[in-house]
Amino acid sequence: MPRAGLSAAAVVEAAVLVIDEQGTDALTLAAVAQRCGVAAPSLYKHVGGLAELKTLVGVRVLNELADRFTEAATGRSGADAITALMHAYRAYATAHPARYAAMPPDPLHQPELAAAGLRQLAVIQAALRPWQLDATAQVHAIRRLRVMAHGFASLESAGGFGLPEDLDETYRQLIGSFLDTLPTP
Amino acid sequence: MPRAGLSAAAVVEAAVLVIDEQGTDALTLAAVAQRCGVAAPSLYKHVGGLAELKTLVGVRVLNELADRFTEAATGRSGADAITALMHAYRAYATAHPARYAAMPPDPLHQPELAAAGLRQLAVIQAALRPWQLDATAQVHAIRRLRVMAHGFASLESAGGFGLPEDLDETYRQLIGSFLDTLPTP
DNA sequence: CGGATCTGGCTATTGGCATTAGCTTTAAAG
DNA sequence: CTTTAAAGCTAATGCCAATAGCCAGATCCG
Repeated sequence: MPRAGLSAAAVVEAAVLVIDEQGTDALTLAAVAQRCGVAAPSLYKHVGGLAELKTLVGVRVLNELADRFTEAATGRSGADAITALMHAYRAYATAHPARYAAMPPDPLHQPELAAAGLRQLAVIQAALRPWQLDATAQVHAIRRLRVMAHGFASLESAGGFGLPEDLDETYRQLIGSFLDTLPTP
Repeated sequence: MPRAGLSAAAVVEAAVLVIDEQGTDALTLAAVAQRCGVAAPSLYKHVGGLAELKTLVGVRVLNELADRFTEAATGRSGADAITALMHAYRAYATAHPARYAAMPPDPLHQPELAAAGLRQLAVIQAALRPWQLDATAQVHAIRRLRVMAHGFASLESAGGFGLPEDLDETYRQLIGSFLDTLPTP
């Protein structure tokens, strides 16, 4: 019986691949174990259980998106930066629809997810800085961005847009309607 | 062994109650059967299985929202009607968060759900009529409304908004940013 | 080098679930 | 009053998560 040489990170990696290939609902310890070449109970040596594995996947996904955010925002500012962030969000969701669906909607409420959530938040706050919004206005602005990005991405990745009209154009209009409400910086 | 006098509609009703009380993930044939006072296999006499039950719940929820829509839109027109529709959407999602989560995101793609989806669509199209948008512009406008309503409602009902700032104000801003992009009718 | 110990695997088991098969009784239809 | 279709039941199968307890590989310390 040779050792498989697993680790928590390796289990999470396998879980992400299972999600990518078979959808969020197919994330099962049995499927992950099979992919790792191991019996299902062995996973408990690295991961607390299915619930914990799901949170770890959530952390992983949140961090991946935060990475895309920082990459998109570097070297840009103002409306340019906001637009790039919105496109990075959509691009991630379309590139990995199932992974996107596994992203926890309320990261700041769970301690394990908060750090990853705050990484995203920091990038957005930096992009909004040129407008010098007061605290309240900033909260509303970030919420509106989040609503538009999440609403569009979740509908698109769930196949919710049926008609052939150009989706890029719809997204452009959404971003434009947001930027139009900001005072000229 | 007295008869329980079930029917497909009664089973769906029980399923909706289970969802309301214990969340979407708790929708299980065992739970529904218990609430109906019946053994689990008996449900198959009324419903094809768990998958079909979920579709039926989807139809039910789509129709409930369509009812709210028509009620909200009657007697209103223009920006007033749009605002009322958006508030009806949000009100339904906050009143029944779990039920909202059970609403299929792509009703027009599945024949069983299409009729209910089209009911909603018709109300929105009627509300947009005063602006006399051409076909393409109307598609983009409806998509944007849907994105904002669904994005906001899904985040709110999932507890995704952490801060104490007024959510009504955020929603107002979203609706306003939409209306501002329409030509004055 | 050699034993003690820890760690990462395993098998076996339990309990919950969906689903199918086949039986029985109720209730309606003739 | 008989016949029959529908609505319930129990029993059984198979998949899954989770726990318990065993065993071997790796590591650590003398």
